[in-house]
Amino acid sequence: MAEADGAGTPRERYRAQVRAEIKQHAWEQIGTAGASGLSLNAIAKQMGLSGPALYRYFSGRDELITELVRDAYRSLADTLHAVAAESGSASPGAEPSGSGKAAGAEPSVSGKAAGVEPSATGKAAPGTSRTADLAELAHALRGWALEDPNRYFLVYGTPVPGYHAPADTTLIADEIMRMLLDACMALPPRREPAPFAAHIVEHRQWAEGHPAPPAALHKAVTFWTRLHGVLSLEAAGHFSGMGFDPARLFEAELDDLLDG
Amino acid sequence: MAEADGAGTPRERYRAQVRAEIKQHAWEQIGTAGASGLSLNAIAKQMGLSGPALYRYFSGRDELITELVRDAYRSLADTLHAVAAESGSASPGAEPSGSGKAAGAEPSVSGKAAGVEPSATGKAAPGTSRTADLAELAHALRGWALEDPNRYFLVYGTPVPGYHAPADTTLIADEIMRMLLDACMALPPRREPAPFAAHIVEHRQWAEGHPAPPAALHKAVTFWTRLHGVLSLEAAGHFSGMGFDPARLFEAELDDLLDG
DNA sequence: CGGGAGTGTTAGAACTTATAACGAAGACGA
DNA sequence: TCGTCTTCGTTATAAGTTCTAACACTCCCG
Repeated sequence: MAEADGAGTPRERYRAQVRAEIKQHAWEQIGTAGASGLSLNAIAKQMGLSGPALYRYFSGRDELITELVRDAYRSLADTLHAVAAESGSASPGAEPSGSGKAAGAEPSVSGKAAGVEPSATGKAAPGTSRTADLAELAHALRGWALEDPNRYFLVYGTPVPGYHAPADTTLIADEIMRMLLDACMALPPRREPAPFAAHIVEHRQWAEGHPAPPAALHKAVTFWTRLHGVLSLEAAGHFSGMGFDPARLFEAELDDLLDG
Repeated sequence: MAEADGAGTPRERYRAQVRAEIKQHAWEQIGTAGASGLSLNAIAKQMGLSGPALYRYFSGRDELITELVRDAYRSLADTLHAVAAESGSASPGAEPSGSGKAAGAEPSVSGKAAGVEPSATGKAAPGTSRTADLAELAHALRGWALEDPNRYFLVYGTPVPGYHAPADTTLIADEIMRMLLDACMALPPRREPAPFAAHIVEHRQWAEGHPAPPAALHKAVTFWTRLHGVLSLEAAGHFSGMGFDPARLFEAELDDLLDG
């Protein structure tokens, strides 16, 4: 991506546009067949050009997938930033790294059909940084996950064989955790502190330099793992024959998280 | 599988043995490259026979994977049954379906290196059916999951594109849930009942005919989703750079489950 | 001891990713 | 305006994959 569509030589503009179109088709294909069913050849055929042409734009299947993973991460972070921007109180945590020109990241949870190109150059948080309600964050997460389960799995699902996340994506992951931490700090502390909080406060490479207290650290991790537990099983269809409504289970877990 | 290795004509014995060897190699391959990296050709080459020979034993890649999924499920259920057999109080729930000859299912959590052929004919619970401690079940689950993450992902991970679980595996899944329910009934009820319990008690297609009260139903599902949340993220390596010890997080979640 | 089921072989079709070599067409400096 | 030169898309090719088809061998079983 780099230059989205604005500037650059006409060559670069064309190149960026074709890359975007390739990713567009890749997403459609992933949406129906999953990440493992992604075929460069099929994409090329759909675009009316033949096979090896795609290698002018992506060095191979791996780079394309890496890019898709990056975009997915970015999309999730932006979605969460968006709900943070229009709710909650003023930001307590450190400001979210880079500022950037922040192309907009429209509030709606669309952001996918509208072209998979969330925020252009990087980590920028849209608008003024605020800390979102944990509940709103949770619902945004759920919406994002179920909007395209395969995209969710691309980020949090079974890791692809030889693939290692580029440092880039781990930065975005940190960004997401930071948002969670912000939201968790707004929560009133309840119950006696668990022994895990004592452990995690000494092992917080993640949350580097974040002012969250032990309880918030614990809460953030728990928030992540519990909601992921429900969402991943639901998205994978493991609840299908069981009868109950996954949304209610999600809500129950969220409630327990909020005042448990 | 069907006939493990005991009886049958010599032809059938040979056939079963070759099938087992194929699956053996398949597991090794899956262990290193994941399920998507499974290659029939490579297996054939490893076994010294050439390509299409494997199609005498499996109608295709899908059937092989289906079989592996089934074995993985079976292995998990047996592992859990094993801990249920040597701990806990007497069985409260309905007896676990079939009785069968129950080849043994040794207590150790090996069961994988020792040949991926857990229980021969089916759903049989080994020994006398008892209800396990929830904590022991949890630890057995964790041990099983981390012993071979890819096997865990085969069962609970990103679903493979066109694959639909045969009714067979959902039976085993039910069996596992039944074990969980048994264990949850042994738990003393705490806290006021969540609204979700009211919902789930009216939607219990799973747990058909199980005498578990609403709180136990809720607890069982929560047990599943929360531990899966931690385990799947850990197995996928999402905690790697973060610093804290996943085992402690798992323990913390388990503690919260036990008296939360 | 034959007939037939079962097993393994090679050949081949239809895919895939990926590289190499070639032609055409656009951009850019002189 | 005219080369030059980068970039693009093409075909051809190599090395994989799953999977079918046809043929041959072997061993079991009546």
